[in-house]
Amino acid sequence: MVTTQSEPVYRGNPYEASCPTRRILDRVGDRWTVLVVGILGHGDARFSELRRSIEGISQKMLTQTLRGLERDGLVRRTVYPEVPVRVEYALTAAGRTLLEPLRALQEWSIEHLGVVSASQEAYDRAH
Amino acid sequence: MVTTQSEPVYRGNPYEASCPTRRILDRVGDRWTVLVVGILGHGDARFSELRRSIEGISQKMLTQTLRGLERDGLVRRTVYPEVPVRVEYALTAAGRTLLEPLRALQEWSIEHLGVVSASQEAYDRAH
DNA sequence: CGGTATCCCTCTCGATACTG
DNA sequence: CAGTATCGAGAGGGATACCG
Repeated sequence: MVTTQSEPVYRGNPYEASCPTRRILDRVGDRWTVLVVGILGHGDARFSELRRSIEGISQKMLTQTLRGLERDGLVRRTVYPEVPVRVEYALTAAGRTLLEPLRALQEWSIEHLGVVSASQEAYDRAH
Repeated sequence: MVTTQSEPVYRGNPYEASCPTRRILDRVGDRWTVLVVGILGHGDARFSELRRSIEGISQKMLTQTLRGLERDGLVRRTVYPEVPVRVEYALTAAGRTLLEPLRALQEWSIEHLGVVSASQEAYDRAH
């Protein structure tokens, strides 16, 4: 937050359709993406490890999520041509920088779970 | 938020289906929710102001998003029975606390837009 | 103005089957 | 093991019409 002059940041209205925040959030906000990045933050993992770690994810969605993250340059996929084949997934340097803001959001969730749940119950009783 | 004893924080595996982070992210990760909260962070707004501010949102989705946020206790809805009726939306105290982690994510998006886009193009050329 | 109700279509996602 | 391919159900969300 020091940028005095000429910040190379996006200058448009942050709420218009083409806004980068929105494009990124479309990926980052994805429920599976957040979980995959979170797990890889604890260390590299194989495909099947990820699948076991994330309750309820289908093979299709895990593949799709990993491909998207790889395409964004946030995850690196390494194939070891053994028999049977072994594939390792790891966060790239850029991917690791995403951990902090994601962690902030997770902490917010945990801290506010109580009030949010209470509010929901109150709302549902009144409506 | 003083509870010294028996902190009501969630203790389970952050990646299981019932995890609060996941429940919150289902809401927060929603593309419209983030935008609405972001705008309300700049000040209270009427329904039609929000609608004009968010390019591409339909009336239905704006209503749905606002109702969800109201139910979560993050947004307060105030009806002024004038003619024609005026409705103001404002962040609650809890809603305002969400601004910071959201802002962190937005900054991340802006800072990494370049590398992500470049990575995508490289990936697409190679596949 | 600020909604609700309805229709309808798309597009995601899960389930299943098959492969290098 | 780590995928790809295909199909079908269903939720998400837009368009439209109407209301207090």
